[in-house]
Amino acid sequence: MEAETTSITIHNVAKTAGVSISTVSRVVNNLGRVAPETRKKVENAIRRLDFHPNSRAQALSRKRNDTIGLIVPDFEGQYFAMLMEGAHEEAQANGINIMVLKAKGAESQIDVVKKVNSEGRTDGVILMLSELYDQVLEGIGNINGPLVILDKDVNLWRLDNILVDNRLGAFEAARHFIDVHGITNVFFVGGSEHNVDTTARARGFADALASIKIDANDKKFFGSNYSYDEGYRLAFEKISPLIKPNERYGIVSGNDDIACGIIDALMDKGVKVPQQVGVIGFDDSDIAIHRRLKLTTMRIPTKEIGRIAVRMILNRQSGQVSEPSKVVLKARLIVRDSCGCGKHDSQ
Amino acid sequence: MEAETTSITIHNVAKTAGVSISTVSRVVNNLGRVAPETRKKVENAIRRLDFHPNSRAQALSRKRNDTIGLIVPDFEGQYFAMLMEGAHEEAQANGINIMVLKAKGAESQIDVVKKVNSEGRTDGVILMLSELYDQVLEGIGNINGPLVILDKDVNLWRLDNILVDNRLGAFEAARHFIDVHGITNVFFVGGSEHNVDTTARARGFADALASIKIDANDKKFFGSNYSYDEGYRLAFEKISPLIKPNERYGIVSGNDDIACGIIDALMDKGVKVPQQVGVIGFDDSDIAIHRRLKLTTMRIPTKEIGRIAVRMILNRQSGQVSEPSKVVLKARLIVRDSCGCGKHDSQ
DNA sequence: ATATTTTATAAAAACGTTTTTACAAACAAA
DNA sequence: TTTGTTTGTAAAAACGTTTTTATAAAATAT
Repeated sequence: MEAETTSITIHNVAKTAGVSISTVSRVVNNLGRVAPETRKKVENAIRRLDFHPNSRAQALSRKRNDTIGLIVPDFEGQYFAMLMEGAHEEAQANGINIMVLKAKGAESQIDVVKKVNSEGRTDGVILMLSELYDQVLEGIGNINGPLVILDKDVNLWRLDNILVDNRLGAFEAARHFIDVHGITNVFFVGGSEHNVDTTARARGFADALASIKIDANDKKFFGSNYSYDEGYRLAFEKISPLIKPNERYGIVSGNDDIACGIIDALMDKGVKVPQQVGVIGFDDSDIAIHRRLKLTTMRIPTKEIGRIAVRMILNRQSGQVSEPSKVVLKARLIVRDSCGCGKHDSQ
Repeated sequence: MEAETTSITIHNVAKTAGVSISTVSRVVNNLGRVAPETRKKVENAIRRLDFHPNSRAQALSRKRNDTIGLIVPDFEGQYFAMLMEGAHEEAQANGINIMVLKAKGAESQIDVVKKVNSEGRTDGVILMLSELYDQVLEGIGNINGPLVILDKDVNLWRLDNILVDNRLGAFEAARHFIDVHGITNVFFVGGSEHNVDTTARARGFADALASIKIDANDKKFFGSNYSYDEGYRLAFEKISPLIKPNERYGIVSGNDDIACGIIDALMDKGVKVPQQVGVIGFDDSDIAIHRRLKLTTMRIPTKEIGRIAVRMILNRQSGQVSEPSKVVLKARLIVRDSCGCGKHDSQ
């Protein structure tokens, strides 16, 4: 009794059912007309033999993989998880798979996109772009397969593109302090000044102040990155000296990590948060609700981005849509406690 | 001037180089002997035409995809990200890809594993198992492709298996309070009593107490899940009444979320943490360092799990290893501040 | 010089599908 | 009856590789 290693193929089914392989194929794929009794014979054979079409042969013949490549710079933080969630949901609903790839630098991104595309390993690619995106887009050139660019505006390149309106998000965060809390002493604390997200958010912040005729120039602070420690440092060193006893303040943060650092630094300095100083984060990451003072924050619709990205690839693939499209999504204010809206009993 | 859509194949290369396709194949794959000048001709043609072997055709012919399936119940939390990190690292180093799949219930897991395997979409599968794992393993039966089971002990089933020694981890956490801090008033706060991780950790905790002749029965507390809020509730309602003014205590938590909830609840009750009550978490998730009081916690080597899982599949595939192996990894104590070891100046 | 072995390459078969083409049988129209 | 349509199915070609088999040329031995 030898181990049976060869899997059963369409030929076996055809033979068992007493028909040709093309008939089996037509039954499996619901193509063309098949006489009812023939269909039944084939279906019985399929069931009896437990036949599953070989996806590799299908891929070669159909010239597609039913697989989409998702290229991200890293797997850290919550962004990737949410993106994956959305992408997988839409993909699964359409019977296709997600291949996850990692590419960080410009060169690496170019390589991965080209490789995966030229080898036909995926039917389309979702690329989360790094900072140096002109360089990357130039390098990618005009690849033939569907390609969706996330998070960076690639206006000039006529590519499918999904963006978040960071400017508007920060604008609304600042306006929340102004409109709801009546606070006009607002600061912005971002990540690196070279980060496009930070600059867009800083712009929205400035726009909000401009809308009430206040100049934002001396109210923006930048760090070297998006970390808790950097937020702590900036608040400890730069912000806390500006806090006067009987004034109320609002701080718009570049992300939630920074916001948490800011809050802790101010508390350590004896400043009442959120009573005297309100803080609004950005991203609505996990940590926003894993603290005593729940973070008010701008939620990025990351899951939606993933979903739309897959949809775009599918549309492009089906040939229905021929023009590249750009989707701009809004961040949404999630009101919790750190802005001063909610409860803030103890300390 | 028509749009050139057909990609260039090995035939084009053969024709351009003036050789047969088999020669091109041998050059591409470094197989057999090829005369130096022939090789050069072929290599030139490849470069001139920018030829990339079609992975779909390769897959069909080689009967493999260079793709491993990673099946997880969800993409939440940090576990998935770290697993992905490790798996991708090892995969990339070996020129293979990761396809991410999601399957939550037992039925879904069975379906996905069987489907992906029978269709030949992956060369092997890494499965993060759900609670009902006997049912799943029974359903999967003896599939032919490589399969690695994560996190649950599948001793009876003779499958490749990677585990974390949760018992030992909790044992060491409890011993840290006993040995380093001289605290014997220790509690355990876990997730659901039906969760195998929780029960294993509770067992380790009890073993540690048994090692100093203390009965742990009235020192273990269980919640309905692994959440911050549940930790807060349990500490607020069950633990805090047990805290006597002049005694010191230690709490071993089922995970970091629970630990954070515990800390905040005790602080809200006016208990000094970590001065009077030390807390040790489990998992070393993001939130451990995104709080003022940095969490001491047992780090699960998740990245390592991902890496080893891929390696196991590769080994199995190459046929070198024929016997299923079980790898048990240790959790490691990451000492920070919440146990009482580090700094704890303010409040 | 002829026979034998080695080396380098070409030709053909295989991988398991889908898709196109061809062809009977059944039916309808003339 | 002949001719022309459908209709259902079979046969063959295609997808682009790898791998096996065959063969000519070169190198070595006799």
